[in-house]
Amino acid sequence: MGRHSCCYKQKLRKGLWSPEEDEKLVRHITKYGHGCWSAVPKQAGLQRCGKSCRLRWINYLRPDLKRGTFSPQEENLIIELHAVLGNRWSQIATHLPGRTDNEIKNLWNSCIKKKLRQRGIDPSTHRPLSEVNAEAGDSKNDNSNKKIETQAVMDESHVSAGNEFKHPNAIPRAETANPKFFHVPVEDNNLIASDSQAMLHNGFINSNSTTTTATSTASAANISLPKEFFLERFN
DNA sequence: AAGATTATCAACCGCCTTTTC
DNA sequence: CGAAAAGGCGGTTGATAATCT
Repeated sequence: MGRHSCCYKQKLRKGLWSPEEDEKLVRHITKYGHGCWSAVPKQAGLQRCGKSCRLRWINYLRPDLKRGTFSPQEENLIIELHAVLGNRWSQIATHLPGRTDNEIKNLWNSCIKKKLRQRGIDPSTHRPLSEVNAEAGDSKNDNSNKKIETQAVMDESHVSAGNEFKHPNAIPRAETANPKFFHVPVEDNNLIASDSQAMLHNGFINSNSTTTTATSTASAANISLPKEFFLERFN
């Protein structure tokens, strides 16, 4: 249907929100809740469309927002989640309390992508750039785009409706003794203290394997996560 | 100091899905 | 059951700030 119908009806304000508009929206929602978003602007006395109000509330005015810079732990979690979920920002955001999908998306596009490339990792596939480039070169040489197409298809179906896990990073490594676990690379030994502990506590980290914990001193480590961890949390 | 370039992030756009009538 | 409305999402844009030359 394209553009929201409410935008046609009258000349509505666009662009940055003024403090007065914010105040009106906050006051209205704290008092009455948002209910039907398309009705909010009228009820709150705003010259905005409902979608705009919803976005402003979710991304900026909600009281439970954390704001501020992302911690290295949060960044690592985003990288791990992106490896599994791809660009499903809203799903990623559900695992970072107080963060919005928009915020995470912005961080990814402006910062994390760059960092991953600097580390030699392709941000879209989470594989070493050398491998990705080599494949691109191969496909150029044989004048065929089959590999790229295959990769694109895999990227499109990170999490399928079925039970199979299709993201390339989620495919268990051939050498993995226990195919029940997926390996997730952790950069710079910044493993997420709270998350890894929670995962350990919940049985998601295989503590008998070569898995690291937050206290590990290894310079690089892998944590092994069971398929159930992803399926339960990301479906 | 000033102009150019780059980085950041709030907000919009358009599409798809779900809900309502 | 189909159409319209509403909700939700990801991609993209544009304004502003920060940094570089």
